[in-house]
Amino acid sequence: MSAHKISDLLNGKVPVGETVSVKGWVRTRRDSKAGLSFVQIHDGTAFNAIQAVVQGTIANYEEEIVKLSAGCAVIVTGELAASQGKGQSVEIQAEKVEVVGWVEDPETYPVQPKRHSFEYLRDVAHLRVRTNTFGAVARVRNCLAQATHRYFHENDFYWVHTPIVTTSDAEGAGEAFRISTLDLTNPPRDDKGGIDYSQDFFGRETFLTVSGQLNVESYCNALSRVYTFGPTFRAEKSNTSRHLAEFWMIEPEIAFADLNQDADLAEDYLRYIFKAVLDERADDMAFFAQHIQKDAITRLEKFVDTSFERMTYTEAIGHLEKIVAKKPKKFEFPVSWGIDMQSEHERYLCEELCERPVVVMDYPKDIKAFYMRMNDDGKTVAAMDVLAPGIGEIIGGSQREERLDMLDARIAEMGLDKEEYWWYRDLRKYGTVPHAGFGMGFDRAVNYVTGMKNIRDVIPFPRATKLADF
RNA sequence: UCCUCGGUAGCUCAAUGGUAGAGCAUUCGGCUGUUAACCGAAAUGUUGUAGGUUCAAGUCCUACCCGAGGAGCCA
Repeated sequence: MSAHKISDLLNGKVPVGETVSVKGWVRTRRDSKAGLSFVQIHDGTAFNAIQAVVQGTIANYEEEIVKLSAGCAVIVTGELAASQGKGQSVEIQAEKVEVVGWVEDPETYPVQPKRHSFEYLRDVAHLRVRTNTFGAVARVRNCLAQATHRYFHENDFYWVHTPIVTTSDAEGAGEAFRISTLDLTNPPRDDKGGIDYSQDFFGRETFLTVSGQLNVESYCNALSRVYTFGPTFRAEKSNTSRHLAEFWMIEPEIAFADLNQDADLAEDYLRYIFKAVLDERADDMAFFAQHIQKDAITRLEKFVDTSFERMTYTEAIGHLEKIVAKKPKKFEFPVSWGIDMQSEHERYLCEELCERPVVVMDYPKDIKAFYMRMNDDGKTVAAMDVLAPGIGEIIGGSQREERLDMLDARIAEMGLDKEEYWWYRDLRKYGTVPHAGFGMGFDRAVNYVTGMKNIRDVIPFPRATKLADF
């Protein structure tokens, strides 16, 4: 007999009275000296575990059942029955319990049926997914990823696999990791004594990608609607709860579109994937609402039902200046038009002023990247940030500069080398069109949905400075 | 990288410069269709590392390592 999913048993998809079999891991065991034991078993298909009632009369009761501890792997076969106890509607009256894998030293098994700190669990990342919290995070993360592909597929986007290995980090998105097969202890030298990368694997300097955007623009200018979804690498030594050195980013890019359509897309997309979580992972979300963040569900529901607040950068600065006039000590950093807003400013906008995600548009050109489209005022560019309460910047996007002369002017202004961007500039020479896109930090989205505070706890095996275990 | 706080039993945490403690987990016993059960008992320590001050350091000082929160960078 093939095994049943525990989720099917708990959801009533299998009628009471049927003989069932589950394969999973023991969460807890409670004995009754009346001669029976209760064993909670989980298999990852649902948040809840199912209770197996094991009578003392079965063959291996004294030998094995009473020795089961958290983490043991078992196959339980028996009749699905209405529960006599409180706390669950159905349970399995076990007729046979096969122990597949023991926990060799229960005393030091790292995951105990009790509350552990997330910091501690990070040190046992290979086992932490067995806990309620990390199992729920893994299911919600998967749900968001599946919903992402479904959303873009349903809206005629093509998923483009942009390269992981890139030849330039000149985009300015951040510090890049160098990749090389040269002998680090004795690298080949060129005439000037520098390292001779022409002898390296790719015949030139190469790095891990910091963004797929430039590449995906190429596909956008032929396929109209495209997106990337893959790992992204930044070598900044950030030490915060919202940065990783290896993270997953989603970057849609749409042709014949301006910044407003870009913002519409961001909003529509986020609403879609959040609704998917509410629909498909109600069990896990109930847990997050109960133990991690009280308003986890109501906040998402509100998000799905209402539109984002939208304002221009200039308006945002106006709001901040009003606050400074009223309460001069509110912010640590000064506010004036032209500043790159500090975290405290962004938090005020989305957490206090609007109490929901805010789209800020049209930033001063001096604080934004070269490829963003110059507005008619000559002072601002068509850039947007989506700021989420508790997370900060969850999305950053822009309309791209499609006019070659303007693009060249910006490249020069920022001291970049035109030749490095020859193929990117080609896109402006051959059938150029207005287009726009954004990048969303996928892991930050998982943080936002689950209410988990640290980004290291929503990715299976986090990589950050001084952190590459497992 | 900077600022602040922290590191004590397997885990979560106590301990005026003066004998190293509790809860949970584990083991044993009791009780019970139990619900991270309950009652009783046992076992559990190089107090992050290396120095220093002191009659005496978990506690004070210095350096380093690791973690958390905040900042910067950003997604």
